Amino acid sequence: MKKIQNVTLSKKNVGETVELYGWVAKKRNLGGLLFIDLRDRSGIVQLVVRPEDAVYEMAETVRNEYVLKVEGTVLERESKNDKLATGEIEVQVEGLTILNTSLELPFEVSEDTTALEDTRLKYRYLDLRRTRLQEIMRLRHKIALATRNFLDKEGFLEIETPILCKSTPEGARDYLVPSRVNDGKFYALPQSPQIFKQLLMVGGMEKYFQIAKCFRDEDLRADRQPEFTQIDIEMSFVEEDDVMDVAERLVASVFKEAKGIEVSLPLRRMKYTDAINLYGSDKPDLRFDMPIEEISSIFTNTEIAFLKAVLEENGMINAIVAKNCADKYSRKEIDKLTDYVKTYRAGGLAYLKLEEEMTGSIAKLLSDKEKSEIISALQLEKNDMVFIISGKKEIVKTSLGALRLKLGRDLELIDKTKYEMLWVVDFPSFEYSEEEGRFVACHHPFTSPKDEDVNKLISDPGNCYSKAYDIVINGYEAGGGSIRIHNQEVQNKMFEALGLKDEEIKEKFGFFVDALKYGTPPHGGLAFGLDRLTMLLAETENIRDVIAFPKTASASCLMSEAPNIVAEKQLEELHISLKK
RNA sequence: GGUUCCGUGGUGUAGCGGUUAUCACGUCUGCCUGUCACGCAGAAGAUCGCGAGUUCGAUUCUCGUCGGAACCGCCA
Repeated sequence: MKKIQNVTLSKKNVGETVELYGWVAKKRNLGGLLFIDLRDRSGIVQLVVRPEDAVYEMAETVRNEYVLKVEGTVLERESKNDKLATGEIEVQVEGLTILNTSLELPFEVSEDTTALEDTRLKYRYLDLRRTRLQEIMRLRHKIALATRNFLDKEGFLEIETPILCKSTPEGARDYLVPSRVNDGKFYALPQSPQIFKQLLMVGGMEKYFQIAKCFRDEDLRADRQPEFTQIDIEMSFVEEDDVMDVAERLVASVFKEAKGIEVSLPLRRMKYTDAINLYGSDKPDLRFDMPIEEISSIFTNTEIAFLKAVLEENGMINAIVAKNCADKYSRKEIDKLTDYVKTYRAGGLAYLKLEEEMTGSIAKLLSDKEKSEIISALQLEKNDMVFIISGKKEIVKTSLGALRLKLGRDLELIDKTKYEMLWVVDFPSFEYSEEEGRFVACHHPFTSPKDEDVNKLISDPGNCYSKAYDIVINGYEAGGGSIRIHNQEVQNKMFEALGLKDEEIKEKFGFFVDALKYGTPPHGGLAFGLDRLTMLLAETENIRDVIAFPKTASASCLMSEAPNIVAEKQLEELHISLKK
């Protein structure tokens, strides 16, 4: 007799004696005839116990989530259940051991449980017994396994990098770890293995990868956790195309191995500037189109005061068109959309409807010429709805981009069975930080500029673009990376452009900058968000669904109640005193 | 740091300035030999998150607080 996984049982096993282990998912006592659904990781099989069976009395006492060992004979069922993989058979129980009992549960361990997420998070170990989460954990495992297999075949080495690191104040906030043996000093948990993976290239490892835990002490979102996992990759002697080639073949391999989805390569590429202009996002969801249209020029001689003011202040007027939707939007709903775009700092939302005539918030103020220009520029047809936002470029693009996504969802324009992947390339090297009053690195200060922009780093930083690329799937940034600077002169120019003084460079990146002076090969890489890839393949928008023990939006764990207050003695040992 | 929403038996919900606090699932007891959302009958189970205020009276209104969710900022 051998231990058997439930779902491996089928009609071909009829007559065999088997040994099963699992949990009681459900008991149905028909008054004599007793059915128990036994669940293990593989699924459910029905046990049957009859009054004349020796184990009947014991079987009557089992409750939900009791842990059982069962010996029995596989029988063909009198009435089949096509909802179950094992629905053609059942197991007649001959030997029964209750391996453990269970308290009454805080919620039902079933797919249609009504328990809300916070309840499920508090008892995560119970939630993990549900098929949905078991499937996701299996999927996540498959993704990691496919990644390792693929990268191994491509000649990559998996190398671990430190978790206790030096704090680098650029970028996200670090999680800090006090050092007991170094009074007053702190380690930082890595935001990513960025510096170490580049040092591995300096160290001659040529092709590295790691499935690496990363930590960022920033505010959370539905797709962001304080600790998350990256598939981190770095390669020597490569240019952009080489990295993108390996990366997209990796994605294709993962989609194929983990879920049987064919991805056709090469992926399309879109310049950052185009992504922003057309979709108002550096991670456009291309499962539907609805591009943002620039219509400023139509309003050169406008009578509309607020639009005139926008244009005088170097702002722009952009629109998106919801085809054949004019009758779907009442005043009330447009007000809701207006509130929505205001959260993205848009000043307001103007709209036009092409009905018998053109109507809408600004229709009365438009000249006939302007109306006809709008119709031809936007190729409007009857019953089309136009949403218009005006103002500063950045705000117009992001708010219309957000509105586009909302309309796409609300109007069900998104084909959820589809995966739309693309590379967004040629990111700007710098962005101007109002807060700091200077240009800051868009990616990080070791990102290589485009060859043709090297000479503009100092004279015209706002027009420099970098060898950086993000892979975007269904509107999620699934991964991103860049070619790094390996040339000392270029690196110095970059620091100069960022306004970093020598002492600052030494203090912030000292050992790393030194290392780059000792024969650094040309190199580059990227990192995928393993959590986000899993979300995409699991078809969930909640990152907590794909992490075994996730944290809430306030970065705490409802189950273990981390973080917690620690004993005064612990703090003393760490040379820490807390502000009262 | 900001905005919005939520908190009622174990779970999920209804509700209201004065109720015996609604319903479903679950639990327990009894009956029931082919169920698989088993069925039938009955029972137990609630500090209405916590604190203060308004009020004759607060689960309900107000403020605070704690917890949860989404978004903006933030996330090189």
